[in-house]
Amino acid sequence: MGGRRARVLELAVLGHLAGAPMHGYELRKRLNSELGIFHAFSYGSLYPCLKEMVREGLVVSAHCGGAGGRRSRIVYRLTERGRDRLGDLLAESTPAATDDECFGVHFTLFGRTRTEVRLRILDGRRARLQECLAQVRERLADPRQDPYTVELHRHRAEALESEVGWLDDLIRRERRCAEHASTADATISGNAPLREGGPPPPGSRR
Amino acid sequence: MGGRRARVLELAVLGHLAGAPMHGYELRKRLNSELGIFHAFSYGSLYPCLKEMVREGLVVSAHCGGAGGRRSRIVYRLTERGRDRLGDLLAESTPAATDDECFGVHFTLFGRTRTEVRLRILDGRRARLQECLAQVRERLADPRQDPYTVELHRHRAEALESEVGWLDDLIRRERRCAEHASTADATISGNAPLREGGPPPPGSRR
DNA sequence: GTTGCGTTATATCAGGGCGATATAGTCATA
DNA sequence: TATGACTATATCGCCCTGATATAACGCAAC
Repeated sequence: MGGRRARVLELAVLGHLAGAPMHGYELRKRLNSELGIFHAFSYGSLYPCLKEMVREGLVVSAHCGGAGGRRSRIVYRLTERGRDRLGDLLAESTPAATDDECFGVHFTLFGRTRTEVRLRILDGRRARLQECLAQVRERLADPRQDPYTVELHRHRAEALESEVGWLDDLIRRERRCAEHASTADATISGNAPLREGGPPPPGSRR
Repeated sequence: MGGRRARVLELAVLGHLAGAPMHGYELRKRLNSELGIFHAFSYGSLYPCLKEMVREGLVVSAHCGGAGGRRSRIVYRLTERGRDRLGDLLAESTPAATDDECFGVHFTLFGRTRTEVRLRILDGRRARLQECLAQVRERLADPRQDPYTVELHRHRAEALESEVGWLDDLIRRERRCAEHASTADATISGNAPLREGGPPPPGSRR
């Protein structure tokens, strides 16, 4: 449980349970749906993680004998301590949020964070990608590589550039929102740069 | 060693040693440089893999006492059996080549394959991505998701579309090359759709 | 009505990869 | 001659994945 990855799973679980109590199977489904595409957390890590979290007092479990014919489940609910931990993890969250998976988890929880935290994570991710990009470009410059490898790197560079651009847009929006909130009184809906329900703003890339 | 991932590492090692004999450290550097960006095979899997391959008779090791001041290394060289195995792995290579990592390894070895094999792998990869894309779009259509999650999926969809486009270009080139080779006598440089040294063709995406 | 199958739901385990660490020789530089 | 940086091999613990077991339920077929 002490691993780096486990922390991310813990964060994801806390984040989901903050919305509503849930049982393991449901939790896993949502996790897959949000993050996974192809590659999500497996039961082999989820169930042990939940048990550990019970042991730590972050969540409490309740056997829920199946009302209405369903089989019995174990429903997990966040404790006060768990809610505190979630707050802490969301507030720190600098060094962890660099790699793909961690970033994804943090990003899906942006709705629960403040602008300052979001900007920190977005900046960190951007720096990381730029680092990757520098490496790829360096390799592209190397003349003695076979053409397929070069083509692979060329495409990777494009993908990285595209994601950097995406991050730039997001960062710009977050900053604009931050300024807005500090200079003038925040309007009712003026606090979140991304709003519920509506289509993505037209200014976004492509 | 029997795992799926190990097979990929084996393939990568075979592919590199087919070019020239090498020691573990150098092998790892090249592996990182070609695939990794951030996230390559670790020594913890490479060295055991090499030992296993010696046991299987795919490679032979030779202690190379450091001439010219360098410390002694263990240089690995491909055997006939190893070369056969490489040929087999390159020829099969349908179901393995779908996920990111496997695809990367196979792609960097395209220079050693025939057009038919390349097309099979590219098509497989494309199908896989399209499957992902369908899932992402399905989730995008779901109205009760928070805006940040939607934004994440939107970007993922873009990235997937972009990669599909890239694959389409590659597939088109490979097909053109295949037709060319079958209808007319292949010219000296007409056999490979991607040529040594030159800049990427202008028609490529973006 | 019972057979079989797909889904929901929890649990566990073997196998293996990753990151860390140990060891040690070489080289620069200060 | 110490210090750090790089080359080079090796091993180990942690934990994650994928597979499998178990079981209860719904539903369709026949």
